Amino acid sequence: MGVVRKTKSVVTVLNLFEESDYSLSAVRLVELLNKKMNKTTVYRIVERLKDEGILHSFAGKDGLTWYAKCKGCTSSNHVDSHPHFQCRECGKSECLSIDVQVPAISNHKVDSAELLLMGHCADCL
Amino acid sequence: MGVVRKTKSVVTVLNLFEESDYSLSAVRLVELLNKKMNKTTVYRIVERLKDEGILHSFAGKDGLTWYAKCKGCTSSNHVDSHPHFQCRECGKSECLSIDVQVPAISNHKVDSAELLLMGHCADCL
DNA sequence: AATTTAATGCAACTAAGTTGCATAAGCAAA
DNA sequence: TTTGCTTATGCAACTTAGTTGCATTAAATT
Repeated sequence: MGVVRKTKSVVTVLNLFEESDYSLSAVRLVELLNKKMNKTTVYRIVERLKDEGILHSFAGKDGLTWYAKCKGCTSSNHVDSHPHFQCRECGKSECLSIDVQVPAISNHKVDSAELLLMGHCADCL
Repeated sequence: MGVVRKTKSVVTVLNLFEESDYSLSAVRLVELLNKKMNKTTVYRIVERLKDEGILHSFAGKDGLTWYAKCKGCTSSNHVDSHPHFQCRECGKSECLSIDVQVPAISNHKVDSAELLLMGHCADCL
């Protein structure tokens, strides 16, 4: 597990997440950054930032991978109950700061939960 | 929206879901049925059964689409709070019969929720 | 049995994400 | 500030999930 270097590309990606309140899909990131860096680079950066606990990812309803800033996560200690909201209309996804209590299941070890809410966002109502 | 015919292929797919307690990913279905029918057919059947309210689908952590039998769903009335469990070890996914209360969010219209629990299943513990 | 309409197979395609490898750029120590 | 090591990037080619168009086949209905 390598050290993350603060390259121009890494800074560019981080800035995008600073600017945005929303989560971003890998596809959207590639689209936004296609003038500035290679698609492979985008995928690799975002995976690296995930390993570092700076971003977290989740699968949207469409199966696409979405990334968002972690609030209060480090690489060693991950807060895993991340509720997300995705708009059926525009597809945009947001991080919610609601706490989700993870139900226990017999004979299973549950170590994280992903709650994805679907509906219509403020813009699309 | 056409009528669903009880073709040999449809019956075969339904039997698979009868036999299994677990959900099945589209990929796994294609794999299991590759001797009996075409990959395209699998995808189309499973979509049709979803429209009919016989199956429901959700995105696993890996982004793959999973299908499972609906309990108490019809095409007109869908019970949308479906918690699922996916094993990090073997990847298998199960339907849970726990009720999930969907949190409300201001300025948003939430119409369904997907709760995906991750961890280790009975077999992999 | 004839007819209609939905279902299937096939091949070609799209799109997300990955891999290997050569080159470039960070970073630390001298 | 240069040297040298290691990580990061670009590029092209690849893999894999899922889709589409179209000709053919098989349900269902009469």
